[in-house]
Amino acid sequence: MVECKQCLSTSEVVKAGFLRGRQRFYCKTCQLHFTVELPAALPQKTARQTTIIDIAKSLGVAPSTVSRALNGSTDINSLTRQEILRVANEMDYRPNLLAQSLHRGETHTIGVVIPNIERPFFAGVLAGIQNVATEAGYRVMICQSNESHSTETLNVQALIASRVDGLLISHSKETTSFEHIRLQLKKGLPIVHFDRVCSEVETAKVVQEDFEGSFALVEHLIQQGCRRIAVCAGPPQLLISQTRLEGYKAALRHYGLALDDTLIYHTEFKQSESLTALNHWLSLPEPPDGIFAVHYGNAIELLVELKHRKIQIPAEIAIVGFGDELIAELIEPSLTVFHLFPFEMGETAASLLIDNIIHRHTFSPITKKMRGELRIRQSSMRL
Amino acid sequence: MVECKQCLSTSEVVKAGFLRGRQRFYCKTCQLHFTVELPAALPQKTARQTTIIDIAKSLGVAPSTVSRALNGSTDINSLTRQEILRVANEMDYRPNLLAQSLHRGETHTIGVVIPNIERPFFAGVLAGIQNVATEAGYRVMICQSNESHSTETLNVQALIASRVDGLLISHSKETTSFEHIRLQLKKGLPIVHFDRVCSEVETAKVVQEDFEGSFALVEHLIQQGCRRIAVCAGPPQLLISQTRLEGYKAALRHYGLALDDTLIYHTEFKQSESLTALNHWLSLPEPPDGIFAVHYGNAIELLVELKHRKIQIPAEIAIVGFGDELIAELIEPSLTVFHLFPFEMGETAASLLIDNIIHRHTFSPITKKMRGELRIRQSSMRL
DNA sequence: ATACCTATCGAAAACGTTTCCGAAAACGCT
DNA sequence: AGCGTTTTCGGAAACGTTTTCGATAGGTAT
Repeated sequence: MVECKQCLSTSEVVKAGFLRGRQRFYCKTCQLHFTVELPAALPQKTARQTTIIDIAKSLGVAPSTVSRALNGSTDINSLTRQEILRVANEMDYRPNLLAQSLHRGETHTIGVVIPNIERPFFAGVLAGIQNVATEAGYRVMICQSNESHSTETLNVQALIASRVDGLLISHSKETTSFEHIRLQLKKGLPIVHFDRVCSEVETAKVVQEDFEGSFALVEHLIQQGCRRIAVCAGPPQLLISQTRLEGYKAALRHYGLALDDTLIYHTEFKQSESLTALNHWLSLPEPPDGIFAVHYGNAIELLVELKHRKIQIPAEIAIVGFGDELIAELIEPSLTVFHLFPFEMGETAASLLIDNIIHRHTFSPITKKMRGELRIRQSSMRL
Repeated sequence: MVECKQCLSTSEVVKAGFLRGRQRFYCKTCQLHFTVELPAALPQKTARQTTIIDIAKSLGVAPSTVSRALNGSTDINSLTRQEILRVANEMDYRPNLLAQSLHRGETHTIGVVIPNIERPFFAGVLAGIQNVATEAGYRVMICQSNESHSTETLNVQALIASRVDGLLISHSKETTSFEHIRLQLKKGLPIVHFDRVCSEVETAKVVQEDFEGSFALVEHLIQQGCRRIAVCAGPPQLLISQTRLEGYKAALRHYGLALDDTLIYHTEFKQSESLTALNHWLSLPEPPDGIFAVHYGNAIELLVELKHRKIQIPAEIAIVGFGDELIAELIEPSLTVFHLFPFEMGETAASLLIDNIIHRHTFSPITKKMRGELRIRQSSMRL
């Protein structure tokens, strides 16, 4: 009935169960188990990218020779190389970066985690990152945390799974635990924080002049005659929120103004929160005569609402904000801001990281501070 | 002097040149060439991510068993699996996606090529893409062409080298040849065009209501009493520019207005070009009483400049634009626009692509058109 | 010729997975 | 016991590179 694969006899072959749907046999003389193969489904060739092996076969040389030709090794005859390069070009050969990376143990890719790609600030940072990364031969993989801690952790894990050579991260506003960062740091992954940094982990960092900018804005309000300055602060758990609030307090202290807790309102970077803040402030026995919004979006929102309520800006209430976009200049009255340079921040962070990747051993976790710029516009010019 | 590696005799060994810096020998009896090995530099263990092999060794099982445990195969004892999962978790195992992808022949990554990540429209599209991609278990790799054709070609090649499973692309304004796309399409790579599409290649496409939107905007201007409507058109080589211009012309024709070539001005999406256009129009014997800006940025620029010159909007000149952002609503007068939905466009394009990837065989190159919305604001309300 | 040397190539291992195939042990039934 | 069956595991190949090592053919000096 059935031939043994070894001795080709049929007499000593017995059935021996099923294996993955196929009848299994046992030859008693050979003591050999075997199954009969299914009629092979035809190979179903789908179009592939051409490989080094394809080139090697088509020229009758070894794959190693092709590799040498493509990588500019000297261990190869120049005629052979020419021929190989010609064929490679002809077949539109593109090296498989997966195989290269797997072999080399490095991907030449950096991972970026940001809260939201749609915020112009982060889009600007991304552009800066891409700029220096591309220049240095690195690719960029971007993830959004959507301001969620768990998503941020998943993002980091996904980037680790892709074996990025380094990580650039700006934390979500929810993030108060940094174990996911510390874990990778311990494994030796180069990490650079930017903008929304933390003090709990020893990484290189790129920050804004959060303290100085807030101080300058509030100082400016005071110099314009404001005496009761409210602050629309950010999420209290974010370090940059805290630092900016510190700048606010320091300016008040420096100019001998009292600190009034009823003038401090914390938001979560959400829509229409600032309106609640405004209602609160206007209901006070002594309403503010100046508002400092830690987040640019809140400043615009407040400005629009003040206009809507026919409150004179800056005569009755002056307003200033942190961060800048085209709209701040075009809205009426135009908004006084502490201008940031997101593109440059991205560039700085990326070059720090790439430095960190290349000089893995001799690297110290420095902190760089980006320069900002006080841009005085109509919303605060009372004099 | 030197022992032969095989016969261990020294008498018949002679020098035989140098090989990569090392002295080479030849044993005449054995007919064997060999070199003496250098004192091996110590292994320099740098921290690595844990692999399946690490887990296998620490438990004394085969790598294949670990793989089965991690992938939920039934071919494994549940106690073994538990133990393996425990150790994997303990060692913070993350599968190496490079190795997985190399083996599977697919990366679960889609490549995106856009002109510029800082343009809010594209940032919105990206967010939409990321949204459905993440949902479907795909990663996203983003490249910017910076409006350059050669960079765009390099971008595509880089993504191909990374072996993305599919490609989403919105062309640079320079791109008039599509060989780089056709080449990959011929290799069987799923490709979806969005926004700045082309008609030269047979791919699935997602487009805006370029014709309908332009028609609606111009129709609206006409209904508001405008009779000489200028158009600030885009780069003439872009298909969407052409389509929008067609919409403009069609509306004029439909309402019996003459087409005047002096009222058509082509820009390249650059700063202050629109001012040149404005100067040109205002110097005409019969200046326009309405302006349609194909690109949103130009509309804002023109609006600001008109205000600056104390020209009444919309009384003297009404103005409308294509595309929308927060600023259009907040600027004074607020700008009438044909509102687009970039996020939804990104979602649509991504799900089309992923469909294309999964059902590679049964896929037809359909074109989807995103709905837009005419939003009438002050800049055009003359009645 | 002989001794030594260089230039150029191929074979094979390695990177970390998955999967195919089969072996061995355990199990269930007469 | 004896036979057929199932469960569970290990070995090895494969994905596409790069790199190490060594072999060979053909030099160039003596």
